[in-house]
Amino acid sequence: MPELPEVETIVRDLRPELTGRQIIKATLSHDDVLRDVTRQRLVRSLAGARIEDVKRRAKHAVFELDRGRLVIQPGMSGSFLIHDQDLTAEESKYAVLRATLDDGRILVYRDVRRLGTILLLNDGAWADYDAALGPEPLDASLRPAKFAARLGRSRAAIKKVLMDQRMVVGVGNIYANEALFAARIDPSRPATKVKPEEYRELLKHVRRILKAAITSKGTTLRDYRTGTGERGAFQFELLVYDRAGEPCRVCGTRISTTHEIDARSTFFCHRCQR
DNA sequence: ACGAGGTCCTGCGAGC
DNA sequence: TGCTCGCAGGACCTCG
Repeated sequence: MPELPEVETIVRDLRPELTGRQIIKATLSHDDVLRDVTRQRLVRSLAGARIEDVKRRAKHAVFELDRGRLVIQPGMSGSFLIHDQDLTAEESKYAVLRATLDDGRILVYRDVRRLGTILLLNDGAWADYDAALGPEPLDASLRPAKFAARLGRSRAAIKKVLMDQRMVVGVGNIYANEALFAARIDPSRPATKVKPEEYRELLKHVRRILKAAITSKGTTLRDYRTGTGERGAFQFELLVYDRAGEPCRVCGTRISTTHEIDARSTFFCHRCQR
């Protein structure tokens, strides 16, 4: 679920609530979301930690602590919410991580499918992790030529490459479909065959769409909620995603769908996108 | 070296 | 109604 706009929305909601707060106690309901950290170490490290800032990197929410970083990648169904009081049975069902704050509220990471991951990284480990991720698409220092050079090296389908977090971060299945439609590029085209001017257009539309989605607080298809529990609204602005068989907003041709690219659902207009 | 495909997990809707 | 199947916004791993 959460791609860049969704995680950005969550982080913007959480930051003012959490900055400066201290975690009194933390509990974890399932170990299978942990990566390179044991439950015992996570829980012990969080107890007493002060939250200095909350940031986003790629599709990760990064909680900067006075003792390292709690990094959560919400996967397909992860969400965050700050509760004022103890959780009801219903709210507890998918609560994976709970952190009780010094003001009595409880920060909860909820994840129905638990495909998300939780990491606890010191400065060195974070530097390595960060370095393995591609550039931020909204960072102005990512020039079109660099974008084209990075992606254009792969013979894989442009859609798969655009979603590869080592190439450029933050773009998932929804926004890859939307950006390729806007840039009029066939998602199955090998990235090596996409021309420099097309990469320029693609980057322009990736940026435009991600920014518009942030303005709309993300896309809620099912699980995604903002950091205050609201639904996003960008699902009403999607032009191709989940519109198989419906008319193209540009030319009226029926939108096509396939699973041939990386086994992910792809939506496109075979007339507009070449 | 790279691409294809399976894997992790639960819920939901479609179809029988 | 109740069951099975396929699919879901992500990313990792192994195999050939």
